[in-house]
Amino acid sequence: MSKLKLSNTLTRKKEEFVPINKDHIKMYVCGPTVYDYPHVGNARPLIVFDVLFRLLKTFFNKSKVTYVRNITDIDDKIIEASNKKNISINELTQKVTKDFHDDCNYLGCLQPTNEPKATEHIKEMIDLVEKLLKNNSAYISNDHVYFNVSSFKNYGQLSNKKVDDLISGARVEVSDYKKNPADFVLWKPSDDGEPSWDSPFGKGRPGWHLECSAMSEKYLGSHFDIHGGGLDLIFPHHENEIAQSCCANKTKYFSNFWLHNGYVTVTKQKMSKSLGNFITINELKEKYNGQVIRLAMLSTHYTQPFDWNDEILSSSKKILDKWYDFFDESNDLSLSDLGFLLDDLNTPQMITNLHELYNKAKNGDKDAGNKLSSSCKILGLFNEDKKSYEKSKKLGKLDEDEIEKLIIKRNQARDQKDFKTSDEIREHLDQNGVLIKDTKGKTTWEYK
RNA sequence: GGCCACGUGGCGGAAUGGUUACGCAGAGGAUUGCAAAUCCUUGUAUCCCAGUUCGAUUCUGGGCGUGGCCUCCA
Repeated sequence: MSKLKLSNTLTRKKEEFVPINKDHIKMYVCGPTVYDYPHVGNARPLIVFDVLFRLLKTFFNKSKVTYVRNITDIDDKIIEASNKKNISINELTQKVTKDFHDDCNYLGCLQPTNEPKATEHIKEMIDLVEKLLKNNSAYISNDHVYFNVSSFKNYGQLSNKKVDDLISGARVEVSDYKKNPADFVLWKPSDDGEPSWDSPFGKGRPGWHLECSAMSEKYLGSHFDIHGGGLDLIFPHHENEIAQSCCANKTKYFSNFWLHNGYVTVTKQKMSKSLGNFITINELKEKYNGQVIRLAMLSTHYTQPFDWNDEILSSSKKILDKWYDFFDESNDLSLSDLGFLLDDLNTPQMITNLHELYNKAKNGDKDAGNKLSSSCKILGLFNEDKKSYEKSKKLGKLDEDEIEKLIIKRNQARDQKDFKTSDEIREHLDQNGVLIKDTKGKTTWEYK
């Protein structure tokens, strides 16, 4: 059997993926902080790790893969946003969580096995802090609990940083309460009106990195196979997760593989909230089927930057339109369709292969057609049938009766050689997103 | 300042020590009342300079350029 290889940030190498237990593969991916509409940059890890999830399920076995993706519903940003928008935190997080789920759905992502919320795991976080305090990896100072970075000798391994460099860089938050500037908060007191929970270290709320350590342990145990997320989470978030988990459990290993997707960029610059150069996933729904976004993103290798532009989208749309001629309901994923995905999710090459299959299928090769369809499915494409796909393109354009009427009118004009009228009608339809095709004496149409 | 990634045609994009895939766009043709769709044909690229080699886009070194992380970020 072929091997699965993945790029591991921890070793900075492409390595063969060997699960800890081949009967139970465990993957954790950092989910959203629900304070605002997800943007296109957020879509990338959703799509990338969704493909990995599908791949693992096919390569190993459907039932043997557990995929956990958290929802961060308590965080300073959430408090800020709720104040700014003047709505309660609950209202905000519920609304954004719903938006997020709609977006996942739109992008054709499978549901993770578990989707734990931070606020529902405060007890686990408190337990974790207590363990860290007991192990001398944490200390209390001025009502805060800090993680003691010097207690973890591997600190910096993932991000390839030296603690000394961090300090001399002086870009860490300086605080008199910290023993070491690189130490970070595990628990902090809340001001009046801010959400808080009782704990042995006082009323307050968890620090940023704690939840992922607590929730991954609860659902996957202290040692699991894959941890994923965006490139920007490597430091400090993932570095701190490793430190917390390894020190709390006195373990050597946390996640064996660390996978990080590249950024979505806009004119080569990282798409981000702070730069303001972002597009929300939601605003794409008017214009594109979610599969178009998916195909576009998968046309670049997941470790590379993906530069967002209209050309890729329109190109992806055309490709998908063509491929959909070979949509087949009955196809299921199979090992033989994995192909280039096994080589570190080489989706661009996989897509090239699909172009070849398409060309063969078009010339009457039925096997190629079936294979095209099943291969699309493992990429998470073809998640709706042809009819539904075509319908999704309508998006507020002319309705069918009206189109049929205009076509009849046009053909009457053509019969009378009144080409001026017929061309006007065609033009009118075209401007309203309807494409006319006169093939074999018959007129057909489709939404553009 | 420390660390990291990347540089292939108009765009996207793999791959490879030996004529640079493939898709989109473009051009020409067939077809069409005109189009569309389809079919056929087709132009265009490995950042620069050294080194290794019979041969480098690929390996090594240097340079230039772009972007990122080091603070919240997917």
